[in-house]
Amino acid sequence: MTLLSPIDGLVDKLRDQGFKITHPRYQVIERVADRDANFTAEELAAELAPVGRATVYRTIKLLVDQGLLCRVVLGDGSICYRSSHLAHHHHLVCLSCGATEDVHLSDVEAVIDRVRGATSYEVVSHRIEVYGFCPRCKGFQSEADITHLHLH
Amino acid sequence: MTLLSPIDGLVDKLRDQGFKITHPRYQVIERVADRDANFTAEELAAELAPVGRATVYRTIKLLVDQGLLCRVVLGDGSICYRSSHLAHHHHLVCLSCGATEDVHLSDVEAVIDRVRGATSYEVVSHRIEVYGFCPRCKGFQSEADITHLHLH
DNA sequence: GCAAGGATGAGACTCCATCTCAATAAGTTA
DNA sequence: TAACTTATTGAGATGGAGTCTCATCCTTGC
Ligand SMILES: [Mn+2]
Ligand SMILES: [Mn+2]
Ligand SMILES: [Zn+2]
Ligand SMILES: [Zn+2]
Repeated sequence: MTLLSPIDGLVDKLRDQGFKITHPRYQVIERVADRDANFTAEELAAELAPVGRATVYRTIKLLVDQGLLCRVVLGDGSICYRSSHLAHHHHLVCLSCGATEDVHLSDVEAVIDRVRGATSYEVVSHRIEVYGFCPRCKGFQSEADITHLHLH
Repeated sequence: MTLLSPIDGLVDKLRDQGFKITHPRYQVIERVADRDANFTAEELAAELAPVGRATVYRTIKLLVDQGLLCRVVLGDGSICYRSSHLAHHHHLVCLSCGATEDVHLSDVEAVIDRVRGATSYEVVSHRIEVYGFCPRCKGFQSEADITHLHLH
């Protein structure tokens, strides 16, 4: 009897959509599926060494589209990724070390709906990142770190 | 009697902080202060032609720090700038053309406060961009545009 | 098996941003 | 005004992230 890994579902879903499950692609999925820490595309490419950089970038994009990964915008604007739990959520990001937690911002939908009612734009999505200092970095921030924050 | 332009306040503030008001720097401020449309660093550098690119980038950073400009993250992750009205606000960004409106998200602070109470992070800031299609782009979006949105 | 078409990857390339460092200009002091 | 101190400038190099090309390879369905 085969043990059904959480990856299998995704693999089937991809095949259904006409994507081929190649070895390099599978390696990327494997490495990424169960991570709890953030990682950059470049880090992942380095880890997966013999797999081509282009393939890693292409696969990350694919996995973001498929909802397995989500992009995180760090305080300095740089990008990293983390495995997604699929339900809509947002990010709490450490300005110092980049450590990230998923947060559910209750009632955000209500806030967004109010925008929807007040604008002529057709609102389809939003991005929220909450920034701060994680327990480990708390107390080490300098004045400068904080006074340089104009994120909106 | 001298007419007090809105730029003068900033110039004084900068001088107070020990920054020198050089000609190139002043030119950047002038070009940027009253804009209503978004612009990229590269566009600004091109417009200000003889002013060095490095100087334009440095000055933009300075003005973001000083609160005269704010960074906008477009749907594709690229960056542009717009003059800021200083009060805390967020952005409503067109996924198609990048047109941006400032929006005040009422009650966001309450939502953020709830995060503050529920995490061990020290929350200091946040970034919110609401994405959609502006009146002019509405109706032109393809399925693809929308299904590729995993912004959180 | 085989064929068809998607996927790969080395390397070139683009874009954005920052760095270096010698030359220059702003502000200060006398 | 002249000298002085120091921040600023800018040409060009450099770095980093991501994309593109295209000949070759692999997966899948038949
Ligand atoms: Mn996430
Ligand atoms: Mn703004
Ligand atoms: Zn941290
Ligand atoms: Zn638009």
